[in-house]
Amino acid sequence: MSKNQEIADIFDKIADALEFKGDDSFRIGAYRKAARILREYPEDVEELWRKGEIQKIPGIGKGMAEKIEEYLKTGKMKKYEEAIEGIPQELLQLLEIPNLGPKTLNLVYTKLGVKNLSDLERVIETGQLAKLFGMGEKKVENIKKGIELYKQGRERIPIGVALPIVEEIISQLKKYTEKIEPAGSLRRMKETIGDIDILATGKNNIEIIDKFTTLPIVKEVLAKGDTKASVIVTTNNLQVDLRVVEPSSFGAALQYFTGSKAHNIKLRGLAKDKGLKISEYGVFKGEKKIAGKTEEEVYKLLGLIWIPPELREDRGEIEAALENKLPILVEEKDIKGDLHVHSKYSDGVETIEEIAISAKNLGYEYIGICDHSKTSKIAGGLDEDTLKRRNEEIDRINEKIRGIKVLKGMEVDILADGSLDYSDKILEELDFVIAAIHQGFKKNVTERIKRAIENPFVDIIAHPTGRLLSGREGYEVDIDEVIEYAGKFNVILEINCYPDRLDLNDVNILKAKKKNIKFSLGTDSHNIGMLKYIRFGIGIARRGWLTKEEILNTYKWEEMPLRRRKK
DNA sequence: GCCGTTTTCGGCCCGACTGTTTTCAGTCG
Repeated sequence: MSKNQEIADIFDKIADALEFKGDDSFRIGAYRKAARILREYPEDVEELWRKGEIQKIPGIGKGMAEKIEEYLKTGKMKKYEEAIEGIPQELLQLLEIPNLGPKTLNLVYTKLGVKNLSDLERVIETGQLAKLFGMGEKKVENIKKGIELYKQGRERIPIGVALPIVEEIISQLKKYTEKIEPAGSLRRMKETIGDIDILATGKNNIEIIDKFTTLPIVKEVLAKGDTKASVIVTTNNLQVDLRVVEPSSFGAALQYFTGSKAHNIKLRGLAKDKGLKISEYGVFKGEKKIAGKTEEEVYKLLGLIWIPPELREDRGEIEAALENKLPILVEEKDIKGDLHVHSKYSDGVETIEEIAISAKNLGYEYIGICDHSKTSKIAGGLDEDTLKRRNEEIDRINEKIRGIKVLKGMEVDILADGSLDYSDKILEELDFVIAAIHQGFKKNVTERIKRAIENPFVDIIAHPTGRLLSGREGYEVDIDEVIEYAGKFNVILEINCYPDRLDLNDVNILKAKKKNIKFSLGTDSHNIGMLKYIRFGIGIARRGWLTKEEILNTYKWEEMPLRRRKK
């Protein structure tokens, strides 16, 4: 775990403890904010400390800087020890239970001596909890439901899983609404989604909300009012929130429910400085509403140009918008081809010709076929003879089909000693080479990738961290070192678009961007239906502030800045 | 605890929903 992550976790725990103790809410907020920023910060906090620049990080002032320094020097933080002192070890975890907040947790601890989950369940069963001041039958019932949800576990799910659920819900509600759109982290194209936010407007609010809460997919209704309802759906116990607003507020509401929370807090602060007030209903000057129909007018009143949703994470986008220095982000229409697709030759489903036709139908100019190399036997890796035959077939297809160029790529294994799975002579004959770790995830991965980067015929490093959102941690790799080295050798890093990978992720993209690295988008498709995953890669690229100039796939094939051409 | 060409002190986003209250507190996003 990186030091940024470690310290962020400690700050979050301090915030939990302070919240439990009823400390000043702004101090708590300061710790949470610092934790979030640290977690996403593209520079290593230890390095910044050595340069005496910790306070350069926004949200880190004198106090936090001292605490970070103390931790880096001693491995301990006195403030943390003090904050958790006297609090039973398992207690603060219970803050994750929905409907059970810090106030109630403190109450059950001080009045009933609850120290962990089983204590809590016991005082619910015995009826002791319901007798406490301010509690009642329904509150207890809600906490009980919260415990159920907590036990089932509600992990964030990959955007690839969330999107079809949202589309399903929207298609069923569409006929009752005038406008209906996803908001929240889904609209910001975050790699994982915690809950789904949907925004709608229409003639009959009550009807829309009634239809929503009675959809077949709904397992439980958490809350239901005139403008808002929350439900749990059967898939993944996902929470879905629907808001219904007037058309004159749609833009303000879309802005508000798209978030992120940190982005909105900063925006509202900005409004306050100008004597304005923003809410989901609009921008207000005193009592008078002066904007709200569109997002553009909301941002404009604050002196900002419209900020793309993917940037709204309070990572400097508001400051950039104030100076009109937002990057022009890559868009779907800029993409001229997919650079990582498997064919039937290895473990893909379709023939190269079928893939080529699909790619042409998508409007692509080229398609990069990258089958597995010989060591990946399970994935049908190609020996040298088969590779030769495949390349000849690609030549024939390029003769036969006009309007699409099939590129001879390969996803070549990086072996245990850092060498590649084919000789340089074979690699040289290919149009481009993606090098990938597919075995030995814990064996010297950083060094092996660096050896691969040194090979002049390696153009791209595939899924550089190896993580899978559904579970696998990724290789034991020092990604900062890989980024540094790739920059030195002009090697491109892949943004693997497969929704369970999305690797590099946004934070690593930001790091690599700082080192002037270029990126390639590859869906890693194993069937043609997966070619559409390019949208997820574009989303992550946009979250990493990338412009089209920084992405290989926006260049014509002849003009692609590949390293082998710079020789 | 952070932050500042209106401030080094006094601010710090704003509202919905629920339940328990009798005007509001807690939780959530």
